Amino acid sequence: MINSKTVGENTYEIIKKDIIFGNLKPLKKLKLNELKNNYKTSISTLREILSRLSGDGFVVYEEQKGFYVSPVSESDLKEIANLRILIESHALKYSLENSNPDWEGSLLAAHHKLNLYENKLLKNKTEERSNWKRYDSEFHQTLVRNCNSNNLIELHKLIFDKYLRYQLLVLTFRGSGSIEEHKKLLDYSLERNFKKAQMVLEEHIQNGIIHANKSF
Amino acid sequence: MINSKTVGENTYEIIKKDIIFGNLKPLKKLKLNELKNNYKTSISTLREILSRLSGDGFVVYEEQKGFYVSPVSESDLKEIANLRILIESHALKYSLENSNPDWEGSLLAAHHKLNLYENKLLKNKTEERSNWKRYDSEFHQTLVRNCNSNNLIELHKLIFDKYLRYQLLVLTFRGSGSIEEHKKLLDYSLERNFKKAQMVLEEHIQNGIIHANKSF
DNA sequence: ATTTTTAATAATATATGATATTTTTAAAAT
DNA sequence: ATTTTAAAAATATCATATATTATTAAAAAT
Repeated sequence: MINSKTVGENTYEIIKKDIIFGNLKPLKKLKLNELKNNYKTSISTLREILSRLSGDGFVVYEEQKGFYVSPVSESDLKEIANLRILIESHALKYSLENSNPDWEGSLLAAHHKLNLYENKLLKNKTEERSNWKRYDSEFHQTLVRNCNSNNLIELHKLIFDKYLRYQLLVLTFRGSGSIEEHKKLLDYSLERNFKKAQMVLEEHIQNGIIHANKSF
Repeated sequence: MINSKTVGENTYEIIKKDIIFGNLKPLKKLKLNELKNNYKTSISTLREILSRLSGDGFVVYEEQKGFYVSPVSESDLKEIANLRILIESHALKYSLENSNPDWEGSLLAAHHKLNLYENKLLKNKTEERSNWKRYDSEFHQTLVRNCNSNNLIELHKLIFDKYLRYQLLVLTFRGSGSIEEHKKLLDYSLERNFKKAQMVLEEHIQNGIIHANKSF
């Protein structure tokens, strides 16, 4: 067991991670019996998990035919990126409007950790990639956390996770460009300059997908 | 059986509808055994359904404590309305950019049916309310359908359904105001005038929630 | 030899019963 | 009134069984 949660919750996390990290390849058929053996859980629990994952968009369900891992495509990546720009910008706007010392502090902290890691990554390309993504996620989630709308935060998480999957499947670390953008994002946010922060954010996400190695 | 689909699919639709229409009240505990009796399905199937619904946001799940109907609140309604404005406007923009005779035709058709019904409703207040919502949904879904992004369409549906729940729980038909807005929305859309169409849409949704009878 | 049909196999969908664990409720004690 | 304890209810999980539907493989037909 990963932690003290229920079997269902743990396995949900594991399978989700396996999809995001590409251990379960796009379009792979998710046969109940196979999963049952691999993840050591009962079929009923698995069906619950796959139902949840299909709600999240990581799994596709077809009646009488079962579940399979959601496909990936260039057009889907573009859609996701555009949605992320839309949602994250919107949330950022409100986060800045509600800006306060606590939040500014947490943003600084999140950026600090991300920055350290990105610099490490710049020097040593062999560094662990999943850690980078963790800090990147945390920074961007902090950016939106102050928007004062749970629905918006939830939505952002949903989209961000989908984007994350693409990052781990086909996107690569862009090096100093990304580092600079994150720094600007931090600075403009602390200045509460939405216009500029938004522009950087949009650029940041757009640049991210340009870097996709087109191996779909 | 409602139709030829699987038991799970049918019951999912029924329970979802029961939540949206308020037959299952906000915060109501959804005990498996109770549901099992009321909906005549097994607990395993029910757990799948509730897992899906919690992904959709209609049901809340807490570990070891089970499922209950999502709460409603004024602040939540406002969040949903704002999100709907954001998403629907964004999608509308692209729908207009991709405008073509086919889509224009379907929009006209959807508006026609909605308009007939709203006028009927204006004269006869006792008219069936769920039909009105059906036509309203169809019109707004048509509005976004041409945006050429499945992710966006899905997202809109998600938000719209949440909004729909509030419409049926606390919102009422506003009469001629709504009729006029829908007409303008149609006209500006056919003219491909995004700016104006967007303004009307935003107004339309804002006006909608002002009309909430504050009975949370 | 390719297509179609048929039969066999595998997989899904659903239900039920069993068990361990956790929550909730009710009663008793402080 | 609050805490403790005991009983009851509910959840979480699994295993097993059955009917139905899909898929695959083999046989038959063209």
